[in-house]
Amino acid sequence: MSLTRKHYPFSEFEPRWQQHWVSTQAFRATNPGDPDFRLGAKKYFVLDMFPYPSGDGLHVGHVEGYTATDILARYHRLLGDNVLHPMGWDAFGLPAEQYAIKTGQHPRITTQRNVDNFRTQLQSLGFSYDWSREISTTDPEYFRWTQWIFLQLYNAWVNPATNKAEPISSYTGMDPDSVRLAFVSDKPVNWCPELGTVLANEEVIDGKSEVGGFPIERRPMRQWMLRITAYTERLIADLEGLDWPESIKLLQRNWIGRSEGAEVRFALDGIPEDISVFTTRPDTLFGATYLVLAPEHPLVESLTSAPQQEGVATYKKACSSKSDLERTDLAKEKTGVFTGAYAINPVNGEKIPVWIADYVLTGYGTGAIMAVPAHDERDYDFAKAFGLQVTAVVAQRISDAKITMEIVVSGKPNPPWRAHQLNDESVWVWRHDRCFSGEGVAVNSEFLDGLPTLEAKLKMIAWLEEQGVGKGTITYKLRDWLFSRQRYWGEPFPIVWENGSHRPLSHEELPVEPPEMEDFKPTGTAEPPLSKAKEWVRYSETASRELNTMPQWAGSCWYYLRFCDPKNHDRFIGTEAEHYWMGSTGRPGGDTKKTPGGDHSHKTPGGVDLYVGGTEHAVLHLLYARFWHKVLFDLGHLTTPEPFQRLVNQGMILGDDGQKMSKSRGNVVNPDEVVAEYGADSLRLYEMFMGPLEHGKPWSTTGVEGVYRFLARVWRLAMAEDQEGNWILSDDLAEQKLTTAQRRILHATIKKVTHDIESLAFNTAISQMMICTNEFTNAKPRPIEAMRLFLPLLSPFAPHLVEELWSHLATKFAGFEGLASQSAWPSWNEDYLVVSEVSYALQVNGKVRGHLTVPIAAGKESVEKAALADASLASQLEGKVIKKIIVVPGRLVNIVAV
RNA sequence: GCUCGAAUGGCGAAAUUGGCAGACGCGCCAGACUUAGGAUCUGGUACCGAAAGGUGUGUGGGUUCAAGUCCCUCUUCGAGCACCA
Repeated sequence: MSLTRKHYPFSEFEPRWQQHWVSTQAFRATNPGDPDFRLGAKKYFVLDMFPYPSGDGLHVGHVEGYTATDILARYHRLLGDNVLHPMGWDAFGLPAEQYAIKTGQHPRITTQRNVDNFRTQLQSLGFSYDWSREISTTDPEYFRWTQWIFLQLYNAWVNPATNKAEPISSYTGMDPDSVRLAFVSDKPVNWCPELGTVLANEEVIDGKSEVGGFPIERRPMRQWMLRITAYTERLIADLEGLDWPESIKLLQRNWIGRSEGAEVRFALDGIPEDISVFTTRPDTLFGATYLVLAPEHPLVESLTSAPQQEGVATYKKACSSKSDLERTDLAKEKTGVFTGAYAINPVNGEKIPVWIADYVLTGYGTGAIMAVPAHDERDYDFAKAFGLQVTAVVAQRISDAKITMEIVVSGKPNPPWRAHQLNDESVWVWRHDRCFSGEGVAVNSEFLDGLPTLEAKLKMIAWLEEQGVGKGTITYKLRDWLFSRQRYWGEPFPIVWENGSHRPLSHEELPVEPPEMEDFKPTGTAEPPLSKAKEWVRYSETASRELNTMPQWAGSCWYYLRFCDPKNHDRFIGTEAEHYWMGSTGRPGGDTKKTPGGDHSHKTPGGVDLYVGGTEHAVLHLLYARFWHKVLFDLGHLTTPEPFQRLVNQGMILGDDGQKMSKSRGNVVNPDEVVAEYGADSLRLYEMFMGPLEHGKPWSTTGVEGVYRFLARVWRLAMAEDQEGNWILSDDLAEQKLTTAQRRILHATIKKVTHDIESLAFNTAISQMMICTNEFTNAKPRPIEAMRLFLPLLSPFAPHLVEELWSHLATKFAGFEGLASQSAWPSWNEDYLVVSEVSYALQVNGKVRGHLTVPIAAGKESVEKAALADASLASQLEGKVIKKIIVVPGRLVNIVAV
């Protein structure tokens, strides 16, 4: 605690109001059916990404997003809306478990302690959460429903006929296990020996674990998967209607990685098998001069010729021992080996060699490619390295500047350049020893010759389908979601195994709680720690429990739904609550970001009205949650297809050195210390004043002092010190008519703050409130009406200060009844914004040469006349001929003279 | 390498839809009140110049009466993806 005297007694009243708000449940949201539910009030669901309660406590980055949503929540309450603004804990997960292993304490204990600490910190910032709805993913009453949703996935499949999830009972095929949305797979997975668990593709970055940065191996293990790939098209298509940043939509589209192309079947020479390849450039099939299979491709064994056996085996072994990291980052040099086999190019019957190489990935497409070195950089590099044939089949436009240079003066291409002229006289060129991966026109391709790339693709696909050797297809980068982890601190699966097959538990058996265990360390093998709980594992004489647990993402996939109805014992969310909070019945357009054209009339998909969080969840949490939501929607449990209507990413707060905050740099700002020194209101206000919410911005301690001084100035508008140094209501306040200027600035402030809050431009809203405050600083007497209009505007930003002033003002003046947090948002009157005079900038040839003040009602002609007569322009216009005069009403006059 | 995003005073940033660049805050300078100021209040503060005036929104060009804003070029920084056929 600093020794300097506080500018206003925040440390006295901030905790007092926090306590008051909590104890009176001032921010409780009511559900339909509650006795005090207000019919006709609009709903507003504003959500934070709930935190993982780490031992480090709250970070200033949390405070930024949470303040933004709190402002919106408080603003909408003042508008009279029924506001759902909840908070909870994403408390399962690796860090808690690892900490527990290190300290020997049960993760439940440490998690509880961290949660309590987080809650205290959040309350010390005055966030207006409805604490009666607090949830934790580790609460059995919560994960009962996480497990229930897993069973929904397990018991559902996507019917290709309807493209919707349906109960598995509608599946009429032989093997329901092959279509379930939750299924078991033995495919190679990302195993992290250090963490002792498998990880999802999304959790692996550059061949290392996202958590901890440990190396990842690929090894086949029996794992639970969720069939998110069944939703790829809808996950892409439904992004369209969402009010999300374009960059996040793009990130999701890229992650899903849809690519259109064709599958082409190549017969093998002398072997009764064939190889399917995927290509996005079927138009280049005539230029396919060899095939490449991934080393793990199932056909590799059977097609390798005797003399190549040894080389192939050696190469395969070398690849399998490489980590993902080595295979990608370090492997700039292409490697591979010839199998001895030849394939037949279906389009021209040519015999082309079949190679294996690790630049072809086993998990994408068919795990095999047709190599077109003339039109693909990677194939070109490979062909160069191994002396394979390059045949150009796409020509580029000669007029592309770079090639024109090389190609000559004479107008005719120099060999090795060749040229092709189309009917429209355009000239197209190619050569066989270069790589050109762009689009152009087909050459050396018989029936495709002369066609632009796009048309050539379509014609080739048609040809392939006609000949029965291929078809148009779409491939995705998105893989099914690896959903099991070999950990203790997570939701157990509601599954038992009997005679080698799995079966779901009934709903009545939920929740399946993790066993009490002393020793929950990883086993050091692929065997999950739950295997050590012998009693728990044994479900019956013949059945045993699934030993894996769910990943941390499970709980956060649906928590926003539980907030709507957190105490419901019969359903994961009550029907009525879901209709109300997740429906599209919110404030129509009132809170949508300004869109070009200003069209707010489009029907919204509904869901959470505003969701604020960091970009780091752009493809993980946000994609998973959308997927679960769609499944539940298909199965009739929800009424909207998307969970989050409007999403905003807050930017990162950097240290005062402009670097990312980190303990090692020593530039971490602790919110508790800022609160102790300057108060919660100052911290909130400063983080909003730093700059646009979406931008990253560096911390500045003197900046905090700036807003702190501003709040102190507001305080002194109403309060003064008496002889003893106690704060009392200022004598300068009086029931007194506002001057025209005061009234104008107040109403302008109401207008600007209202608009700025709705477009999340908090920094400029605060600027305007500072301007307004400065106007009143020296006004004596100060009209009390100013406080009535101004304080509600400030209250979402600095709620403690306003609440305190409000209560002091109520002792002497009318209009300050009840809590400021429960008062009403003021409205502005456009009539009061009108000014009687307006200042024009006078320009000569676009340069400002003077100013002119005229009555607002002055017409164009009279402004023009006054401008020409203005003395300040005389010297500029002297000896010049006036060509043109432009008058922009209310702004400027530009005289064009030569 | 590819895809996005950004670039404005000493600093964080403003700037409706092409119409007076730098609002607001920090810092700095000066003044007032004070025993005192790291409190508060007032004024000043883009740059060059004594002034008149000139120059300024990463670079170079273009459109326009008028460009931070629109078009093209390049540079730098940040983020994401990264052999995805």
